[in-house]
Amino acid sequence: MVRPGGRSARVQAAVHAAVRELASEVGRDALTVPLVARRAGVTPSTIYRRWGDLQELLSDVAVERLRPEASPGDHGDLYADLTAWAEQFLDEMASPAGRSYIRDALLGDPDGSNAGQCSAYAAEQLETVLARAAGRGDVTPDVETVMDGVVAPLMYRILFRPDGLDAPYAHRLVAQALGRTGP
Amino acid sequence: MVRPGGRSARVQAAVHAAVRELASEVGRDALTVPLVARRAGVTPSTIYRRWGDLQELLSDVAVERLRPEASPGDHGDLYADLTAWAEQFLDEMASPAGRSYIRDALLGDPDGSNAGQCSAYAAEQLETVLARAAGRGDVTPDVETVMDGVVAPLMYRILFRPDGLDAPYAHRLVAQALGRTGP
DNA sequence: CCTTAGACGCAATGATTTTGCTTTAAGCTG
DNA sequence: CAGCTTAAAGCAAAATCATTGCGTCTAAGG
Repeated sequence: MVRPGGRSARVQAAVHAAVRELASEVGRDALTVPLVARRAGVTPSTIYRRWGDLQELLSDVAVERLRPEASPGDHGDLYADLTAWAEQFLDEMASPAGRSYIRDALLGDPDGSNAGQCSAYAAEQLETVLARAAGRGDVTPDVETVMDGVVAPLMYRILFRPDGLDAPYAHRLVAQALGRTGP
Repeated sequence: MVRPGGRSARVQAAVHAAVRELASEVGRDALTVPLVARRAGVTPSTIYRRWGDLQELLSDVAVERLRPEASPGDHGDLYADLTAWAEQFLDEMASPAGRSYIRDALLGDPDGSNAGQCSAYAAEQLETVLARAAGRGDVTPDVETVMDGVVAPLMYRILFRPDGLDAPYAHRLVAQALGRTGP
């Protein structure tokens, strides 16, 4: 039985807000459950019962922050749309804050559902871009191709190789995924 | 000043061994610093001072376990070599134990050096395979191409999308990276 | 309105983490 | 090789955090 409204919802909102506030005030590494609880006006045991531990709570908050806020912009053609999207994706994800969210989302995620959600967000955005291109009559790759060719390499480098990540690299990936050899 | 030998080295070895033993006896989730310390014959404060916390310790141990044990096998041609390597990579990394090590390696890794090491292991193995192919006179893609085209998609799915990972998928990635459309 | 059960608060208990100080021994230096 | 210097380990107390039982509150359904 789930209780989406009322007090439970208020507690959840207060705790999430407390995490975000404290993360920017004292830094993510200084967060503790009792600290968050005090700020949220809640007892620690509430957080432990509901989220299990700090990591799962942070994972929850991280997934919310990784949710895209807007639909991908329309720049006239598929190549421009994808390039712009990849560039924004890179900016958001490769920033220190973005990396931190990604790590948190992966971390406190026993069943992999939060990580799956992150991937679904990207796939959803790509669907939009590709459907728009198809509506223009363009021939488009499918979502899987772009996930493998653009999203995966970007994310791999964000997680495993902090170096060599810049806009030109993202552009190359998009061009390759679209079957071009250059812009 | 670093002290690579003597007591420090013995402590490090004992602690690493204790982690591996206990992980297989009681499960990775039941590990605690005091537990590891007792098994290693060491005081908890030693571990806290040296590694910071349990996650950084587990990250250290995980990277060791992710180190390849043998050079990639020789199967006659580049396509066969890469296919076999990708298949083995997938087997090892996508297993529950492999996923757990990858997560641990990424997790307790403030400066990203452990994650970088994992990536370097894969790159090193690919170097071997590609150099061998070049020695045969074959035209070969460079390491970056294979990292982007094969390793990154596999790792992305391992971390973010537990489904749809099987040998045929790995084969397709290899074929695409080598510029073929089919085997 | 009344019932029911999930979620929260409180408080006690146990475990982990931190910290100051002491002791050990690795690695230099003469 | 003996002595010195200092990083690293041990020890123990104190602080903080995690867990759990029990009572209360309140959302959701009848």
